[in-house]
Amino acid sequence: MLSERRLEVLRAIVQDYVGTEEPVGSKALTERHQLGVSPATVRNDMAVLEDEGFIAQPHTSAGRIPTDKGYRLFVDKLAAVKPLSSPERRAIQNFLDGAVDLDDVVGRTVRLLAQLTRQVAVVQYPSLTRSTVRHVELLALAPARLMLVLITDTGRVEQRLVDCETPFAETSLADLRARLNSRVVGRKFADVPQLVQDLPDSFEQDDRSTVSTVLSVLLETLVEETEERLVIGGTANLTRFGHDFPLTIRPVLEALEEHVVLLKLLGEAKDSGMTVRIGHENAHEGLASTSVVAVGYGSGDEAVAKLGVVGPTRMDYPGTMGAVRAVARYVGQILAES
Amino acid sequence: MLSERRLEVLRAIVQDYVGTEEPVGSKALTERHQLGVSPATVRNDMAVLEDEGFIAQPHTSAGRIPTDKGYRLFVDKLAAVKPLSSPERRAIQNFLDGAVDLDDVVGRTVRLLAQLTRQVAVVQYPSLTRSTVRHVELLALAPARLMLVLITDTGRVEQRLVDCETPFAETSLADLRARLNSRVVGRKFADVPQLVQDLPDSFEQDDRSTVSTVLSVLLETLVEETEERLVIGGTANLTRFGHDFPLTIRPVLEALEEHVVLLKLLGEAKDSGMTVRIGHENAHEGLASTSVVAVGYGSGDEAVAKLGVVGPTRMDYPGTMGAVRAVARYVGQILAES
DNA sequence: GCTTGGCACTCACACGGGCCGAGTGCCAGG
DNA sequence: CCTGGCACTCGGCCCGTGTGAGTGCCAAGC
Repeated sequence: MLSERRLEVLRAIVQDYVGTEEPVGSKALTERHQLGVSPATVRNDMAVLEDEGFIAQPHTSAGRIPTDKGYRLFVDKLAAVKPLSSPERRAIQNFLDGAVDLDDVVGRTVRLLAQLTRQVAVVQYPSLTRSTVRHVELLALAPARLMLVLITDTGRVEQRLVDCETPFAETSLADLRARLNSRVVGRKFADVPQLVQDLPDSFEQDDRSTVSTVLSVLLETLVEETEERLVIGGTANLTRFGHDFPLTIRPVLEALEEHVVLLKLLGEAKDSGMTVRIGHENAHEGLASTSVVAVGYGSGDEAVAKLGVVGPTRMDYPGTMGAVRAVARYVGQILAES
Repeated sequence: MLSERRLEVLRAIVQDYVGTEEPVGSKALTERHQLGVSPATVRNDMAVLEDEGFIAQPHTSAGRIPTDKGYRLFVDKLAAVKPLSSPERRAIQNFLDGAVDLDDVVGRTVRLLAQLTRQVAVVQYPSLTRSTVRHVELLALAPARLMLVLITDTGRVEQRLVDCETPFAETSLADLRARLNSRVVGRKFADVPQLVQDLPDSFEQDDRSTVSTVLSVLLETLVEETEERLVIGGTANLTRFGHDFPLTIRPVLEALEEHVVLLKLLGEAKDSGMTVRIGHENAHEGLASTSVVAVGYGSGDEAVAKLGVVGPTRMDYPGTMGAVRAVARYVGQILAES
């Protein structure tokens, strides 16, 4: 176990390195922090911290930088989430109010988060399966062609074309619409398959095949949409990373383009509370030099989706975590109101 | 006016420079192209081309690189749009088929375009105002709260909440829905304001205020949505630019994040035919070292939106233009079918 | 008058040596 | 266990040199 002072030294190293982006030496540390000991002592502590794998030297006779393990310890034990200042809070609220629809909310959120953290922001659309059905609509576009529209309580709207083999009378359509809605409105989308299972049986023989077609499209949509959508912003902030970055930035941009990867990453985050993945803790190797701070958000207690930021492992964790958490809360409020 | 051979020299310079990314000298030119003259002659031609501003030297005793003006001449006079190979065509078709809805079409298109051109792809959603109304739906979510859903012939769906002051009977709602649709279905969204102008007058006094509310939300949506949505992909390709790019890539990423700027850029492109904007021809200064190749696409003859790519001025214009045109055509087909 | 080979000139860039200084590890004394 | 002192290491910077691609110009040739 590391002594109190050694932890203090680690904290100081992390803070300085995050601030200056340069390896930090023993002398500079004692000058900028009241550790109460001499550089020589700090050197000894550093040697121990290096043995334990919390810090490393880029090369001999350079200062130390934290390792992933060092950041991990910092985040777990040494850092408190930094609450936002009240002007910041007001700014968030002002920025998010005035969104006209879900796309707008998500778009504003991603820009806000990118601006606040000065990093890359990632916002997932509210998950269909975790949302509640507000309404299901069926529209006849042509005699044998319907449009199925799903509306969630978070304001998300999904639509699909349904091509039927046979035309469908308007009265039957109204009937189906009514019965469908009475079964599913107010329920979770996840429960819908079960709720509509026996629906075709209650229809006349003639309509049964069409009803089945509609339902199969409905179920397909739910399955497909487990591959959720997400929006990314603030990629220009990547250029603020080290100066070495042709090699650094490329794999990150590539990883960000693969939404599947990102969704998996967000999916691994805990539903409640904040999840921080540091460097190599991220499965994807393009993100080995980045950290991901993610948190769930939702209109009520349950999370309907995740949002977060991707930044260099050398980031201001307390500040970033504070911003992410605050934004998630406000977005939840906005969704609950709409 | 430049002689035939000098144009040929310019073409050779552009081609070589695009290929090698390095300033091209007189000797290398004669070796790689059958110009039928000696390096000395080419040098003289180059001196003329430089006087006229078509090429420039990065520094004394280096080869020449084309200027924006040089690329402009190349694109206008010297380059033929390169048609895609048939495997490429098939790949496009395979990739775009199987899209389930408009979001999916747009998403696939942007990825396809980025992959094909190895540059940054930009795809605008079909414009509301330029599309045709397929259906307008009104749903009662709560006694005094409606949802307005607009569906275009391109498959785009927009929805808005409408909060009314007074509850609205289901029969009146059905009535409004029917009258609204009978007026606007099959018409351009741009004409909708005019078409519904006198609609409130034909309703009972009690319902008039609600009808007005609904219509005002409808009109607002049309106005707001002239700020169209767009999707960007392939930003990782930016890293393939020169090796100097911390400074190059940053402003480009920033410009790309400002959708308003991009929309303006696309808006300046001609509706039909292809538009190529080279380097400083782009109003935005962050894009001064990039070229934009854009083209309109649509389900019929008229363009409903634009798509294109953003890349370094040093790009393969014939190939890029070919890819952009081909993709636009296929997307048009897909939209027409859905 | 255009084209060509020859020639001197110009730089960007790569290479290598030397200096500097931040930072370390170790050690002996408090 | 802390501290000051000391020798050592090594990356980064400056600078002089050499090299080669490429140019501009000129005089001769077709």
